Amino acid sequence: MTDKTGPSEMPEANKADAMPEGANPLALDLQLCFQLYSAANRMVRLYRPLLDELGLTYPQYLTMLVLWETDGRLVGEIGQALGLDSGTLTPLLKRLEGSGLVTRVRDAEDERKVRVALTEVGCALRARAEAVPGQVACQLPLDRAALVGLHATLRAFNAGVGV
Amino acid sequence: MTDKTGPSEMPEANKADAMPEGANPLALDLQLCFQLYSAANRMVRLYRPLLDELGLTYPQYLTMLVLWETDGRLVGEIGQALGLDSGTLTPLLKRLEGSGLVTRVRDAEDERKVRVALTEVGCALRARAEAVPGQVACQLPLDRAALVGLHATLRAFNAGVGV
DNA sequence: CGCGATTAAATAGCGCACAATATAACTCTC
DNA sequence: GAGAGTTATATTGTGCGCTATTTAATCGCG
Repeated sequence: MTDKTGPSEMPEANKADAMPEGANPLALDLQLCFQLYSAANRMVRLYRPLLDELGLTYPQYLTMLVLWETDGRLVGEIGQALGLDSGTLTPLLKRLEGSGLVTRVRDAEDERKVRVALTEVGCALRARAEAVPGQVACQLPLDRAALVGLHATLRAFNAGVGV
Repeated sequence: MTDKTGPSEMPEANKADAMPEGANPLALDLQLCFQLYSAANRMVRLYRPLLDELGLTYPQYLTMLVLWETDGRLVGEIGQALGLDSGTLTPLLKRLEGSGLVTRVRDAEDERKVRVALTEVGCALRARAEAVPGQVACQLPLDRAALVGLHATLRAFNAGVGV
């Protein structure tokens, strides 16, 4: 069950390198970008049923993680943490506000800024959310060492890639 | 330049394990799901300027990879390759048709099926697309070994995760 | 003080991604 | 060969994620 996909079971080698005669450098399975795309989609699908019970979408959940970590952040600070801009966050935050999980108030000092704060309900939701990562983790097909390695590699990728 | 982000520079350990006193198990940076989400978003941003020149979006590019590999596939077959359903693919394929890159024709044998085939233009676009992966690869902040490892790990993840 | 430049957030519009549903074509059974 | 069930694609509606633009507040400089 660990290997059932590929047309090419050759050791992976892509990226401007010696490519066996007749091999396809554009083959879908060889593209890191596709594996990443597919993995991200699958991860969302794993979370969905659990987050449905909390009344959150996946990006809303990530936004709540940011606020549970440090409450009362500006829209721009949340955007920086998540790598999203106001065009994505503003409507998302309005939906969280509509769900009664956060409040959005203009900063008195600088009225350009909007500060987002958890409500009682939003704060309390955290207790239920704490069970989620564990429930996902036990469904992942990788062993602990692979997960730790994957996490570290992605973190380095995210830290190093331009913007 | 390889490590500039994290509040926690401890060796990563999450997932129902010994957590140091006072540490936050929901901390954003510790979540594999977030690193994956963020990496996938960043990868799209790396591809965007290159794909803009080809007149393709990222999912359209992946769809073209499928067709360049095997032309004349059914909608369902493309969906299976990419992990997408008809609700996503139908409008995407219509846009590719609108761009003159593919044709969509009902199968004469079984009129429920729609076969997607490359046009001359769509076929020719492949030559220009071949330069893309290399141009992305040289912008990635990981060395070759890390990229190969990441690719293999994600592939195992995608093969093993339930649906 | 006044006025251009910068900054923060909001808005508008496009294109995924998905769930739920609908439509139409095929198959199977009697 | 008629109706029930199945299959393949399309449609609808919600919520991102992005670009480009807009609005409004603040800053800087003469």
